Amino acid sequence: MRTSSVDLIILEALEKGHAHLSSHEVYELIRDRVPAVNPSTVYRSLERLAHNGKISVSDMGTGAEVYESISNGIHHHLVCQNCHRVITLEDDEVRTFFSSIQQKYSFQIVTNHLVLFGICENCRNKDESSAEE
Amino acid sequence: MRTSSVDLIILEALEKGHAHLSSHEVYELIRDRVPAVNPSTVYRSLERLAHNGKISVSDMGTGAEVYESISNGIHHHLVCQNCHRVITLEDDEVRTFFSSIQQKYSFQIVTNHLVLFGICENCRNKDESSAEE
DNA sequence: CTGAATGCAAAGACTTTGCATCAGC
DNA sequence: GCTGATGCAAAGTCTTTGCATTCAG
Repeated sequence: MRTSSVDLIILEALEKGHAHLSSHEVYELIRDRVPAVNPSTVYRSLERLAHNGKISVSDMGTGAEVYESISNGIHHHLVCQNCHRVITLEDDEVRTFFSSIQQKYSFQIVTNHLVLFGICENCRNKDESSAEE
Repeated sequence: MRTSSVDLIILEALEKGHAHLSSHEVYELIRDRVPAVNPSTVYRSLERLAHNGKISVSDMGTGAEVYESISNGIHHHLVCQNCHRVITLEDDEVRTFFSSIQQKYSFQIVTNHLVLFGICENCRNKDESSAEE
């Protein structure tokens, strides 16, 4: 079968370690290899890849969905709402949590990229000095 | 001080148990009481309320952010990607998970509404019979 | 008066869709 | 030829912004 050339190029680009790419960033990234590619093709490709479980889709609070290859291993993120630092969470602890939910509610969790927002250690220390609001 | 009349009306509407309202739904809902209200006012109001921790904002996968009053108690949701059923998660178990993350990473989680996507029990049973894809 | 909230309209960002074309089987 | 992928352009949806006006203190 055909398996879409663009799909493969996108997947390859995402696997190269470029994490958390928005559709627009993917678009820009692969234009080196497929100059004539169209944004809508990128969207359609990303949708296919996500549907097939090849990539994860998540909202990092930037206004646009971001995509990431799953083949590099599943992990999750903490995002600092102040400095926008991104901390990677090991899947182990999340999986444990997910397992208990799955059992308790007989609900099979599909979410493969958890993003939690908050304040990182650095910023919390800063905030303590400058009381806000 | 003024505290924005629209803010209060929105908050009241959200507290009345109407959960998971999109900005548009909020807009429609309060038009009964403030006929001339403008969508942009609703956005600005919701932003204020969220910023002040009065309401939670989350992406339920519907394409638009949804808003919910926090005063009714914090809870979280499981959303079935198949039948779109929404299952409420007690905060206890989530809080335990969050606590361990907070300690391990010295990261203060602000996310006050967790949404996990997956397949509910009913749909999983159905899927077993009709092998998909 | 002053600062904040609101209305209005316009723009902006992100995404989807219809249709014609093209490639592979 | 048939099916699915792609390009192109257009529209759609959700949200933000600038500016003038209005309101409370």
